[in-house]
Amino acid sequence: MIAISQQATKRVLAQAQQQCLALGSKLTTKRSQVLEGLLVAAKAVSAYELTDVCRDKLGYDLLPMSVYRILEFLENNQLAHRLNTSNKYIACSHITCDHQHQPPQFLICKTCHKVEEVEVPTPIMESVAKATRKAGFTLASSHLEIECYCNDCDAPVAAI
Amino acid sequence: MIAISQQATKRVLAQAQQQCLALGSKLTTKRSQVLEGLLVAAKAVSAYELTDVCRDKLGYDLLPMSVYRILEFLENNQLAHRLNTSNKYIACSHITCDHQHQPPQFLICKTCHKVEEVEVPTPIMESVAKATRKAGFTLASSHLEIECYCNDCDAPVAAI
DNA sequence: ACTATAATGTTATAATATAACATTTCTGAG
DNA sequence: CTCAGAAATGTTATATTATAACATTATAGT
Repeated sequence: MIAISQQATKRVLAQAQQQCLALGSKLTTKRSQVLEGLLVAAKAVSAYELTDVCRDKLGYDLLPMSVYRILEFLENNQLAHRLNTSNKYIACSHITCDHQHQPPQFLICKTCHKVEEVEVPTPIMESVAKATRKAGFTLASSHLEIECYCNDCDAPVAAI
Repeated sequence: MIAISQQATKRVLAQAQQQCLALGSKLTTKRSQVLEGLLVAAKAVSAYELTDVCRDKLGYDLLPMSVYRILEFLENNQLAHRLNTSNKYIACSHITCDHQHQPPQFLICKTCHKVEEVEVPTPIMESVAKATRKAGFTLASSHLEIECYCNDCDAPVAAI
């Protein structure tokens, strides 16, 4: 979730193109614009904030309704994630990787909304899954959102 | 999160009263009504749904604005929890316990919104906290929301 | 070129949440 | 007791997030 160079952006978008094709779908112009907006934002943004970023920073004219639709598409194609905890969206940080990943876990700064996409060690997630089954539930996904403070935003004294 | 008898409700409300006093605040009539609504709902509900429950099942006349305010109060007094994942609220399932609890983890059924408040073993949460620190973040709380399917709502085939 | 499907445009509205200020109720000092 | 300040609640307006429903345009396969 760091600011990204224009060159790097192009590379990610090209890779995203490929990834879509592999999944039998297409990264159209508009979809590419929304993904570019997410990359430029470089943090978790709401659909409406993303609309603003696309307009103000990139000159793309998109309506929120379209942005929502396209975000859903990007999610289905593993190019973006929806953070349920904050009703915001981020670009997947693994678009340019060529290997498969574990379901992501997100460290989300409550203050600045910076997001780090990490992989919690598998054995830990196994334990969580086990505790879940014991309680009579089945994990819907191992996508986990963890509320944090990043090192740039000092944790309030009250925080644990 | 199981339907609760009238008698049990009274007992919980009385205990909540005490708990508030201990924290230097008061469980007023309205606040008690909202908490009773949560207990009667017996699942995660939105503030507006809770307003309906209070009116339709209990005959209490509350405006959504008041419900929001009171939910915030209940949260601060550890009588209710806000589930960020679904923008819904539940009564704390430990009101009648007399011992201190770990920060809660929630198993949330994506289908029926039933919620189980569990305690993930401390060592596991320790590991999560450690992974967090390693990534340069500080856990804001160990309150964790885990999306599941409960045994009554079969998981879709697609789910892991 | 024609048709089915996919994508996008457009308008309206639902659902969730907060701001701002008025009024009422409670509480404690005198 | 009473009245001033604080706490709680009432009230209205509006911000924010999200979806529904249907129209139009673009694309791809025959």
